[in-house]
Amino acid sequence: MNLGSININQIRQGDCVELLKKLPDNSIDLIFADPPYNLQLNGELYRPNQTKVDAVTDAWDKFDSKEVYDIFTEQWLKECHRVLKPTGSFWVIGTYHNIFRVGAILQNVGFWMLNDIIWVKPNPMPNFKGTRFNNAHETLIWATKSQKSSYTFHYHSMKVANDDLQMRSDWFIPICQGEERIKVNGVKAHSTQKPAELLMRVILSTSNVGDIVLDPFSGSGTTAAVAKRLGRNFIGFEREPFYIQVTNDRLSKITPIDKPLLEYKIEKRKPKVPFGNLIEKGYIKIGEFLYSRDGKQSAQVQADSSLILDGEAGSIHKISATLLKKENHNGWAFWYAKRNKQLISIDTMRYDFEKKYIATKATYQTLEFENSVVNEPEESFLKYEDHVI
Amino acid sequence: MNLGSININQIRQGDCVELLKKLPDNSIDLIFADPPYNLQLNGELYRPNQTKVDAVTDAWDKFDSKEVYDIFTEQWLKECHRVLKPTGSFWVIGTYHNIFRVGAILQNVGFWMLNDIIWVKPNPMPNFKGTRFNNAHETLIWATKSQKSSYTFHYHSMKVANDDLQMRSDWFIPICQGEERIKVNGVKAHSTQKPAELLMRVILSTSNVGDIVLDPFSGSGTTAAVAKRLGRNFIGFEREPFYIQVTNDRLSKITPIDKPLLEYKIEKRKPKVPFGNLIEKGYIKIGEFLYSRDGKQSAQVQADSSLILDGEAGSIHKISATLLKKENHNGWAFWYAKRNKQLISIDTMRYDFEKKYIATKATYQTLEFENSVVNEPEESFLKYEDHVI
DNA sequence: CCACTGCATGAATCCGAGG
DNA sequence: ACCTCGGATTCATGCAGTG
Repeated sequence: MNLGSININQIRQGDCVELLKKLPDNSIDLIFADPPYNLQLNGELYRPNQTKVDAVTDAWDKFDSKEVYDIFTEQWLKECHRVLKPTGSFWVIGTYHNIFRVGAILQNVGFWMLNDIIWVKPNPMPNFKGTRFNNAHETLIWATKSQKSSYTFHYHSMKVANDDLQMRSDWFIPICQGEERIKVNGVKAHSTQKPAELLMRVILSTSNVGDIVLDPFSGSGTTAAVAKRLGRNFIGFEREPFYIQVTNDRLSKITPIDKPLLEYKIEKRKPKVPFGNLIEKGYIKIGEFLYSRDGKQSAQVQADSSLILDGEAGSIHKISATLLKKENHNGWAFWYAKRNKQLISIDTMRYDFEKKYIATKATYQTLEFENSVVNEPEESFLKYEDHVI
Repeated sequence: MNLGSININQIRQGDCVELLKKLPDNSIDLIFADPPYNLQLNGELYRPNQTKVDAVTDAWDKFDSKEVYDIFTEQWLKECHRVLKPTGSFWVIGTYHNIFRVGAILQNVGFWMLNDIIWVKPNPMPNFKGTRFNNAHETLIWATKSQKSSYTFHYHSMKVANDDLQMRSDWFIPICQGEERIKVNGVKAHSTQKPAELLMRVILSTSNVGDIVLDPFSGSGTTAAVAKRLGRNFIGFEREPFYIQVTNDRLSKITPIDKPLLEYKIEKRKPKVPFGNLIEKGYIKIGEFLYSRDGKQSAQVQADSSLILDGEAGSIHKISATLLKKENHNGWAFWYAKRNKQLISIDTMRYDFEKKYIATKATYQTLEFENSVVNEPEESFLKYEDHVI
């Protein structure tokens, strides 16, 4: 399997810009980039106008290192932007030394930022001289190809992972050390090996099984390793043969997790019960009136599941929007039915209905979730029994 | 008191770039800048309960394009750079919408970044639509005028404030709400009032009593208010007369904290006990031998506090450097004394000595919290009692 | 005075499938 | 690409009101 002349699920040796140029437009689902902070002038550099910079005689003389770094950054960011699918996600990580330049240039190149994420390190290296605040974090940027891009974001999975609270922009992840830290002959193989946990969260949140994940600065191969483990395809670019060898050793020991375990079950919830269904089942009675929360407005339920207000017929959404003088509105959040002299939200009623009569074994374990109906409706509609007009 | 045509301890109405130009070169000790973020909000946003989010729609946050924003940013940053003293500190705050551009430009203008600081909000506004990670932080940048600048940093005070651990680059501070949030006729006076706690930390860590603190985007006046409270002088620039009025009301209610309470006592610790002092007090005995960590090397203590090794006399530092074949070395980290057949670092012995017998009531005054209680020295020199050769 | 509930609100680049 | 329209979506905190 390959993209152009680049094989999939391999780490390719070479200069990242040159290799990026071999990839077709709009071919990559997810890019994770951990660019060097200190630029080494090994490759060739081009100015934004495509004139070549002589790295030795020109760049060092006429540009300061900041400008050379900007040119380099723009080159690889432009290529990443080109190869990213319109629905793809782009991630980059850095520290204050480079992330502001990278962030500004990626905006200039057309990327649209969705979040900056702070990787908070519980165990950073201290500031030994006591001259600054202990630099205890790194910054990631998550961006799409353009402002209008639609993108993959497994919101509910992230929320479940965070104990049912939405995942925040601050991620507490220890630095890579101990067992996880790859060593060759007792010395660490790579100076900036990223923790797998960080890549897990990036890849799980913004890509799907089978996607192609590219890391243009592959390094110790954490991106490839995690991608493989999570059932994604990967492409890595790396200049140093030694790091490629380290990565290949690493990859050889990884078995992908079984596909069924990788499914985003929590995201695939059934569509909720439509309004008409509540009428069919007798939860809502044809002819009864629904009320606004304050009870001051009402509309009558028709046999075709529409509401009638002042002679105008429409969906629960449409009529609520009319009353609120808005373009659109979610009727489920607007209408209440009168039960036992109390107003009960039709959304609550629907939730109750779902809970009782639809199989809700929508847990991690059950793969049969999709269509299984476990309980026949046996109870009568006791709670809403008096739904007579 | 004034700087050029700008009065000190006043908020001045007008455009910040024009007003900055009135300030002399190298005249400001600390700048805290909270520029417009250039949020680019589209429609209206509703919470799930259908209430409308009161967004930042102020005219001052609107820019025609990011190019216009960049030009504006470069203008005020250049002026800030000019007016900052060579020993001064520059701070700026922003979110992912603008901070990368600001950060890159401030580097271009010549500032030298020391840290980026993450203001982590325990209570941010959620992401209501479940479309992104909850943006739960803002970013501050701390920079000096140039790479070679010396600067004020109250490292020890920050450390004490952080329970004797180095202050980190992630600051957990709640957003400004409740009592602290200034309201006029029941509505918030300013859409982006910063918490005083944030400014306290900035001002306490990187300025001194009597310094001049400038906020070119004064807004609700938090910088001026905290500066006044902490015994600093302030200058504020603000375009909107309404905000100036709010600030003046605010300032009128603030009394500076008493000077003695503001002193950086923890920074002014006595110089550590010199080696000779340990000899005088009998901790180290004249004539005994000190040893390298592995015990393989040793030198003898002389009456004049020097060590003798192979006939050569020198300080603990000099002799350790000789042994390590280095130009300089910290002898405190090299030498061990034999006590109870164990080797004990002379630095540990010194630390113990300091802790017990030097009055260190110079604890950190946290301004808002109780003074920590200092225990009187009660134990005797039991631990090193047997320091006989 | 305390306990509890309900409600308001904060720098927000905040929908997406299907026609 | 544009338009329509169904319907999915929130956390911590402070304060007012009530019992």
